[in-house]
Amino acid sequence: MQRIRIKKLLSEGIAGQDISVCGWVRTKRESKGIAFIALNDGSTQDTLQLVIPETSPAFQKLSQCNTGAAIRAAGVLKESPAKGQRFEVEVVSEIEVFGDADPATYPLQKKGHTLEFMREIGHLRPRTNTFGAVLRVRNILAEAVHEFFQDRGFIWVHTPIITASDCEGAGDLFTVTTLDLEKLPKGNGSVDFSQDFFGRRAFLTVSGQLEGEFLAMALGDVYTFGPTFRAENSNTSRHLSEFWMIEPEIAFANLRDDMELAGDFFRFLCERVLEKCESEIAFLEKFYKNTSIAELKTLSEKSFVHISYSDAIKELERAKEKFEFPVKWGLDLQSEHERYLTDKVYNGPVIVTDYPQEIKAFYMRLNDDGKTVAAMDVLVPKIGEIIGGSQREERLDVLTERMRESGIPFENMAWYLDLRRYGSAPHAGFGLGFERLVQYITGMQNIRDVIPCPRAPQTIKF
RNA sequence: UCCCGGGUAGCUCAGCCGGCAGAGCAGGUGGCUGUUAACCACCCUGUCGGGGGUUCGAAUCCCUCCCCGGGAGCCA
Repeated sequence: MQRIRIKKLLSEGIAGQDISVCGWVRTKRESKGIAFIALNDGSTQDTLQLVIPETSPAFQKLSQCNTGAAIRAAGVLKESPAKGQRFEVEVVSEIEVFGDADPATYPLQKKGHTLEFMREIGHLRPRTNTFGAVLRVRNILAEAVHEFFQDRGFIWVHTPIITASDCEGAGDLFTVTTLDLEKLPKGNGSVDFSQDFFGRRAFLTVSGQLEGEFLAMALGDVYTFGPTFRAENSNTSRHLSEFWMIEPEIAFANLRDDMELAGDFFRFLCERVLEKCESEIAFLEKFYKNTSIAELKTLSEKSFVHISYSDAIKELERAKEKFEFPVKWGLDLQSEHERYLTDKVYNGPVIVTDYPQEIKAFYMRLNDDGKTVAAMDVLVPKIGEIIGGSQREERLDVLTERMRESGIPFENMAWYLDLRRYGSAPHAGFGLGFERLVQYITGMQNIRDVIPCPRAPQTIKF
């Protein structure tokens, strides 16, 4: 008999049918003459209740069916006479035990475990309710990202993971090399990368944006969705050294269009999660209380509030709150300032736009005031920046001037300037940190808990 | 990288003004004809993070190193 996934069984099953299910035992409850097993196969948040009467040959196998054991069970699907589940399976024939799990040593027992403890057993934590929920939400979000852009005619482009451009200014880079680290070739005291694999120094990408721009200048609307690497020594609950980023780039568009896209995108993603992950969110709501179906519903319907940087500064100056860092036009917003805006003033996501040019990247389009640039940051409660974007500077003379001011070396940027030389057009885009999105939607407080194998300083075990 | 707070049983934690190492959960055994992180009874569990020092005596005080968490910076 073919195995059926529990998700399918619970939604499409018909009472009376013979079925075969495979999965891992979550809990076992034994009474005189009858036993119950809660079985999970990862396809859904819900467990399937197996009922094993004393008369079943399977009853003899119960001693091996401890929490964590992998089993197959065959029986009859029935409407459950008890509360807690609609269906259950009465196991009339044998249970096959693929692999048992010694309860004396198996770390996951039927009790609550802290997230900190689960981080130490990275290979087993996907078997918990919490990680099952988070990883299924992550999957639905990834699918929804493609659905959103594909439906709007965006082309998914694959920008390189290994790159030579080191001038984007977004944090420290990992070097990629095949040189013998024991005896590095030296020239003028420093390493001679001309002898390296690519003939020059290469890095892991920190952003696909610059490549995304030239693809948008040919294909119109594009997006990337891939891994990104930052070698910053960041030890926080919202930074990873390896994370996934989504970067749409849209041609013939300005900051307004960019903001609208970001808002539509975000709302769509919330909508899909509500539609497809209700039991996952309900579980996370019940156990962690940092997300809720009601909150996601609000997010899926509400437009982002937006405020200019200058107005945000005025708002902060008016605040009764005492800030540790100074509030002054020209200074960057600190975490405490962002949190004040999202948590206290607006109680939800906020887009801050038009920052002073000095505190933003060289490629952002200079506004007519000559002081600010067409930048936007989407800030959300608790996490802070989840999206960073801008309209790009498409005017050759303005761009070269800003590069000069920012000390960007021209030699490796010829191709980037070419885009402004030939058929230049207004364009804009943004970057969304995928794990921060998953974090926000699921309410997980630490970003290391929304990716199977977190990479961070001193952290690469699993 | 900086600032705080931690590290004691498999897990979560109490014990910390020095004096015999504790609880809850998990696990084991037995009981119970339908349980829902079942219930009841009994039982088991220790490199008190590592190293050094003070002391008659250190989980407890001091130094040092390691690890974890929270916050900050950098950013998505």
